[in-house]
Amino acid sequence: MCSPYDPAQCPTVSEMLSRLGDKWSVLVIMVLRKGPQRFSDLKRAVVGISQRMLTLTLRALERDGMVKRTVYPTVPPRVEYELTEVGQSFSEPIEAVGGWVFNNYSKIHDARAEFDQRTAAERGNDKLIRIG
Amino acid sequence: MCSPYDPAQCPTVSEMLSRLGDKWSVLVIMVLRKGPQRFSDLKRAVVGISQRMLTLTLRALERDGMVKRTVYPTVPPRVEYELTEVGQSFSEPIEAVGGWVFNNYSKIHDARAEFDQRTAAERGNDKLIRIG
DNA sequence: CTGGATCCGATTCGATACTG
DNA sequence: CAGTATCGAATCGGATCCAG
Repeated sequence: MCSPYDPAQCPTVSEMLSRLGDKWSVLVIMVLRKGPQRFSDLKRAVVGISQRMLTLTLRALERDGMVKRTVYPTVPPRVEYELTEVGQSFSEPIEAVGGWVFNNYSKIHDARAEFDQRTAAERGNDKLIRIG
Repeated sequence: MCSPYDPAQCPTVSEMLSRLGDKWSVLVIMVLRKGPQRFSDLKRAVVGISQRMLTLTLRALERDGMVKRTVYPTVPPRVEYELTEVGQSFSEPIEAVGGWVFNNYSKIHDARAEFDQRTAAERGNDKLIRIG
C-alpha cells in the first residue's frame, strides 16, 4: 500500500489503471453491468472487438477477479460471464466515467477540431516560411 | 450522439474511453489535479513515464481540451500544464476510479495470485496426463 | 458455440541523440 | 528546460484455421 494516496507514485495502482485501459476492458465491464452474458452476446455487444481480444480481455478480467466464468456442460457449450461482487463495485466508478464521456463528448469533439485547425494553420505557416 | 446510452455501441464514446486508457492519461490527469505543473515536474511525478510518452500524452490531452499549455518565453523555457474546466470536470470520475483501485487493489492482487495458482495447477495436471 | 493456436503486419514505446 | 527525430524491440491485434 502506497501512502499517501498518490497513484502516480504507486507502481501497483498505476499498473492496474493502465491494464484497465487496455481498450476493451471498460467496454466489456459496461456491457456486463446489464447482467450475465454469453460469449457471443458480448462479441455482438462490444462493437469492433475481435474474438481474440474478447477472449483475452475476459481472461484478464477473470484473473483480476472482476468477472466470473461459468461453463454449462451442454452441447453445444454454453459459457456465461458475469461481474463478481468486486467487479460490480468497480463498474460503478467506471460507469461514471462512461457517463461523463457520453454527456460531454461533443465538447471533446469540438476541442479536437479546433486543435487540429490551429496546428494545421501552424504547419501551413511553417511551410510558407520554409519555402519562401 | 448515440441513443440509447450504450457506450459499447457508440463508436465515438468507445473510442474516447479507449484513448483515455492509453496507460498514462489517467495518471497525468490525477497529477494535474494538484494544480499547474511544469513538464519536468510531471515527468518526476508520473513514475516510469518516458519523456516521449509524457509529450505525446500531454499533446493528446491538450487536443481533447483537457489540458491547457502555457509557454513562458523565458530562458530557459518554462512550460506549464494545467487542467481546463472540462479537464477538471472529467478528472472527478477519473479520480473515483483511481480511488477505487487504490482502496481495492489488494483484492485484485489476491484474485490474481489465486487465478495464477489455479491455472498453474491445471497446466500441471495437463502435463501429468500428457506424460502418463 | 466457445474458444485455442498460429501467422504476420501494424502499432507502441523506450532509448538515444540532437536542438532552441 | 522542454521538447523533436529516429530507430529497433516488443507488443498488439486481426485474420484464419482448427477442435471439443
